[in-house]
Parts: sequence; C-alpha cells; structure tokens
Amino acid sequence: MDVKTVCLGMLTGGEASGYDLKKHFESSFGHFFAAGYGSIYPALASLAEKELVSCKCIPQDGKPDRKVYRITKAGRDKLLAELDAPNPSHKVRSEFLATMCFAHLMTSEQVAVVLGNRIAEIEEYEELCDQFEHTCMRETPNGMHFTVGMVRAVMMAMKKYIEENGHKLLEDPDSQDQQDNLATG
Amino acid sequence: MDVKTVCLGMLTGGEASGYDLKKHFESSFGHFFAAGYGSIYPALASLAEKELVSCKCIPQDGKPDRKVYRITKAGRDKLLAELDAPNPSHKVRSEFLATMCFAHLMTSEQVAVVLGNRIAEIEEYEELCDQFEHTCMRETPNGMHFTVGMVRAVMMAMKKYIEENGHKLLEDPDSQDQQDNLATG
DNA sequence: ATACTATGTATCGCCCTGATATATGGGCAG
DNA sequence: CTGCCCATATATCAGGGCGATACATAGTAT
Repeated sequence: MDVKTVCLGMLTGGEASGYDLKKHFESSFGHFFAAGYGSIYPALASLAEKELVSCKCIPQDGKPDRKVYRITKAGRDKLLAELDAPNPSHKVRSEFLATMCFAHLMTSEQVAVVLGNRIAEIEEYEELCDQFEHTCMRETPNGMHFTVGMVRAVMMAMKKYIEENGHKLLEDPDSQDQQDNLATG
Repeated sequence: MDVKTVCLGMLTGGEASGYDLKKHFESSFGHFFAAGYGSIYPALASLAEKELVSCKCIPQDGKPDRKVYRITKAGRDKLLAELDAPNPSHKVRSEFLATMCFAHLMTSEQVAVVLGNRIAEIEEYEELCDQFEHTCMRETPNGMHFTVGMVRAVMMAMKKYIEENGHKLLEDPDSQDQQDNLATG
C-alpha cells in the first residue's frame, strides 16, 4: 500500500489527471496519507508503464497537455490484491511529540507556543473535516466517512489531552519533580 | 527536527552507541518517531563529522568496536536551536485508514480482519506504554511522560472509535455495490 | 547439527518529501 | 497598464528515511 495503490484506488471513482489527484489528496487523504507531485507523477507513470492505468492526452491551448488516467481491469485486480493485506500499518511521525520529550531543555514560553500552535492546527483540521463532510456526502463511499470521522476523533483526543495535561510542562522546572510525584501518586 | 536531532536529544541523557539508541527508539520514541539502523548510523556519522558529537571507539574481543557517542557543547547548542521551532509537524501515514477508504471494494470478512488486527495492535501498544511507565519513571524527564500519555490517549480514542463505528463498514455490501457498478461500469 | 537470538556496525536500493522549473492566462492592486 | 500573485498542469532533483540485508561472534534452545 503505497502512493501508487492509493492513486489506483482514487481512480476507481472515475478518470482523473495527476493534478486532480493532488487536489483529492489535499482535501481528504492528506490528513492520514499525504502525497505531493513528487510522488504522484512518478506513481502514475509507473502505473501506466505496467498498464494498470491507461492514459489519454488531451491537448489544451497554451497549457501543457492534460493527461487523464483511467484504471484498467488489471489495475482493478492489482488494487483488490493490495487491499487484501490483513494488517496495514498506521504510523505517526511527530516532530511535535519528539520536541515535547525535550521540554525540560526549553523555556516555558517556548513550550507554551508549541502547545498553542498545535491546538490551533487541530482546530483548523477540524474545520476541514466539517467542510469535507458537508460538501462531499453524496457520492463518497461510507469508508471515507468512517475514515474522516476517525481522524476527527483522534484529533479531538489530542486536543483534550493537551488542554488537560499541557500545564505539567509549563511549571517552574525546579519544582517539577515533586509535583510530578504528587500528581501521579 | 530529523533523526539527527532526536539522536542529539537522546544523547543529552548520557553517552550511547548506535545500538543503544536503536533500543531507545524501540522502547519509547518508536511510537511517534521511528528510526532504524539505516537512519541512525548515517545520522551519527554526520553528527560526528560536524563535531556535534564526539566518538569513542571501544575495542571488544571478537565483536566489532563499540562506538560510544557523547554530545558536545556545539551539539547542545544545535539541539536548542532546533527545539526553538514554533510549529513542529505531526504527521500520520496510515495504510490502515487508506485501506478503509476502499472498504466498499472489500468483502466484509476482509474488513473485519483488518479492524480486528488494528485493535489487537493498539492493545499491544497499550501494554508497551504501561511497561514503559512502570520501568522508566525514575530518570525520565516529565516531557516523556506527557508524550507517552498522549500516545496512549490517542490510541484509546482510535480503539473506541473502531468499536463504536466499525460495524458501519461491515453491513451487507449489496446495497453499496450498485453505486460501485454504476461508477466503474 | 541446526537454528534462533542477542550484541554490534554498516550499506544499498527504493520510495517519499519539499523545492524548484516550465508554461500560460486571469484577476487585482499600484 | 504593468507587475504580481494565483490557478491550471506537468515534471525533475537532491536529500532523507525505510526495510532488508550483510558481516562477525557466541550463547541457547530444538
């Protein structure tokens, strides 16, 4: 399950160009499976070479050709085979959490800024999820709703945790040890 | 904030070899910032070249030299500069969620297996978090406790969401197939 | 005797990420 | 009306990370 496979999956919803797929990644998949042009175009080229997708070049006045891709029978079979994996991964790469591990090396102000920005970003995501659910309900398969809902639930848990526990990283570092012992004991 | 920086941060807790750091990544950082030998050894080599860490080669009988790294003053300064970033990223790459987006292309059985395995993996993580908190409380800075606690909170939210909403992906697929056939036919 | 696990360092190919290049037209501000 | 950014649209490149593999040894199961 790599960018190639996700592109293949997106193309089951109808033909699209690399540019279209990028917008699709931005509007929904981006929250849990990001991809930029540097991944998408090579992926489509590779899929086309293996004849898992077909490509139609549509000339445009001025602009470069629009290359519209459509999934083939072989592509659909390949996709179904990829979806058969029993234990797909779920990975987090968080500079935020890595940073918080070293909060004791930072000033309280620095930590407060980082926590505040994280909450602000979560609230932005939240709005994006709302937008998505309001605008895309009609044709979207319900797996997508499940997925967006989960992303939202996880975001909310993160926000709540920061609001309830963030202060533990902001106290006077000299007295932290004792307070930590009191709080947890 | 890359693997290099995290290695630097780990070395503020005392000198260590690449092998030691790998174990550290596995026991705690791995849940939100994974790294394998393919990242760690080049990172340490690069840090040593820039004199952000010093390296002591300890010969061993039979085995290859043990290379023990220690952070330098320049390394500590570099780390503090890196920690100053106001908005560190938090990224998810989830083959699991990507797969669930295409649940309508899978059998109910396949979906059930994937959901079950995800819950099992979450429960394993949970135990690892417990272990970590019981064995490493003494010398671990409280930023680490905050971090592990957040990972646990997020995991629990995910588990709860699957338990409450997973059934929506397991209903009779016949009602959805029609849409799919129309879209792809 | 075979195979697995642990210690320990290291590399290689593949993939992904972010930045950048190219080309053009529309809208907006100075 | 000129400069500038934005949207459309494709594509490449350097740098970095990921997983697998290799080398080397020794203890411990099967």
